[in-house]
Formats: sequence, C-alpha cells, structure tokens
Amino acid sequence: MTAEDGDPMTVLARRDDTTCRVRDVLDRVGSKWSLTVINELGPGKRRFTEIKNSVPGISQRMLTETLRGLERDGLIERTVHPVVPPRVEYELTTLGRTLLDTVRGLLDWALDHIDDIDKAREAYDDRS
Amino acid sequence: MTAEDGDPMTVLARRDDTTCRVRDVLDRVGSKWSLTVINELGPGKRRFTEIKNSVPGISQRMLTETLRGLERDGLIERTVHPVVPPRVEYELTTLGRTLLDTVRGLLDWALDHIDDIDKAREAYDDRS
DNA sequence: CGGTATCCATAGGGATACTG
DNA sequence: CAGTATCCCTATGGATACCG
Repeated sequence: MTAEDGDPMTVLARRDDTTCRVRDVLDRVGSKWSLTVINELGPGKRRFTEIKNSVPGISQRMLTETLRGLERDGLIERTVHPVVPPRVEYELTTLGRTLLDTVRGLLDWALDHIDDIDKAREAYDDRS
Repeated sequence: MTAEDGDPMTVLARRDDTTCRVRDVLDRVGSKWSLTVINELGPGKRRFTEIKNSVPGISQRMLTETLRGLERDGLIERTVHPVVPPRVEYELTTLGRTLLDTVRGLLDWALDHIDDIDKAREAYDDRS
C-alpha cells in the first residue's frame, strides 16, 4: 500500500496538479459538516428537517450549503416532491455510497479515541 | 431531540455530549491540512522543512499550527535536537498511527474519484 | 533551521427575517 | 417544509518581518 521503497513520495505529493485537485476534494469532504451529513444519509433517504434534527448544532444555512456542495460533487441526489407542504429528500448516489465506508471509518476512529485525545490534550495543556 | 424507536440513530446522534466531542475530533482531523500532514508522516520521521516542501501550498504558519494541534491531540510527537542549526523531527505516535489507515483510505478515495467529481461539478454547473 | 509576531483580507458561519 | 436573503462578527489563514 505504501511506497516505502526508500521513496518519500506520497499520494499527495505525486504530482502538483493532482495535489491541488485532491485538496479540492478534501476541502469539500473535510468541510465542517460534510462527513456528518454523508454518514447521516448512510441508512437511506432523509428529508431536510430530519437531517437538520439529527445533526445537532448545524444551522439551516449550513445544512443547505453542505447539501448543495455534496450534490454538486455528485455525492448525493436531491429529489423535490411537488406537494404542499414541500417534501425534499436527499440520498447518497452510487458515488456517495463508495465514500460511506471510509467516512464511517473516520467517524468510528473518532469515537473510539475521544478519550485518548482528551487525555492527551489535558496532558499537553498542563505541561505548558 | 427525540429518540424514537426505529429511528435511524447514527453514531453522531447517539448522545449529545458525545456528539460534540466527536465534532471536536473531526474539526481537528478534518481541518485544512491535518490529513495531509498525517499522511506525510506515514513513512516515518520528517523534519519541519521536509514536511513543508512536500505539502505544496502550506504556509509556515499553518504548518506550525497544524503540527501543534496534532501534537496536542497526541497524534504526533515533536523532538527537538539541541544542535545548531536546530533540527526538529516529527513522527506519528502509536495513537497517530492508528489513524493512518483511515486517513489513507480517505486520500485514496479522493484520488480515485477526482475525475468523477470534476465531471459531476461541470454537469451541475452547466445545468444551473 | 524552525520557528514567533504582526498585520490584514477574506471566507465561514451564526442569527434573524422573509417566502413559495 | 424547505428553503433565500441579509447582516454582521469571528476565525482562518496568507504575507511579511523578525529571532534564538
């Protein structure tokens, strides 16, 4: 998996234009709410307000922007049902689904190591 | 928030205080340069300037801040060699190493799907 | 070399009000 | 319900200069 044959080249440094494009992707995926929202859509279709309620702390504005960004990147699909009151549903696309496992990996890692990190932070802050 | 039965509760919505702490971790890990830097330290010890050179676009200030944050979280260790000129080396801790695979997963995903995403963006922008 | 310190512009993002 | 539209403040982060 690694290119550890004495070559310190990494996936991100391989070529500069590729690097920048990877950065674009990371900026989207790593943006404040994206991972959370993608994970939230894992189980299936969700409505706007459902998502909003299950992601504590997100504002209406940020949810809209996050969803638009993910839609633009082809990771989720937005379906508007022409009824009143409006019903809008979001679901992962095939592409989005390929990201789901990775996202879960990161989220699970975070959950598993929160305590370690908290301790490390305390230790660090005490030292200084 | 309500916890209905049959509700698709997710890892992030499980409990509110846990949610917030996961957010903290995600904010660190998902911050602009962290994933890249962690990945960069995968192969082993690196010096400050080495890292800076292999992460195109990062400023000295941002690299310092990113490294400090990761150090505070116990993900990397900083070693200062008392020589002139100074020599400072960074390497992943055991904890940091547990994150490496996940990080690589995300980076690899980004690399693998850049083209898909670019196409999706174009298609989206054309439509609107 | 490996940082701080400072200044400063801009994007991120909250709060609130309004709408089809 | 599912958004826009504003306003406005703050954190992020680039550029530059200096330092042990």
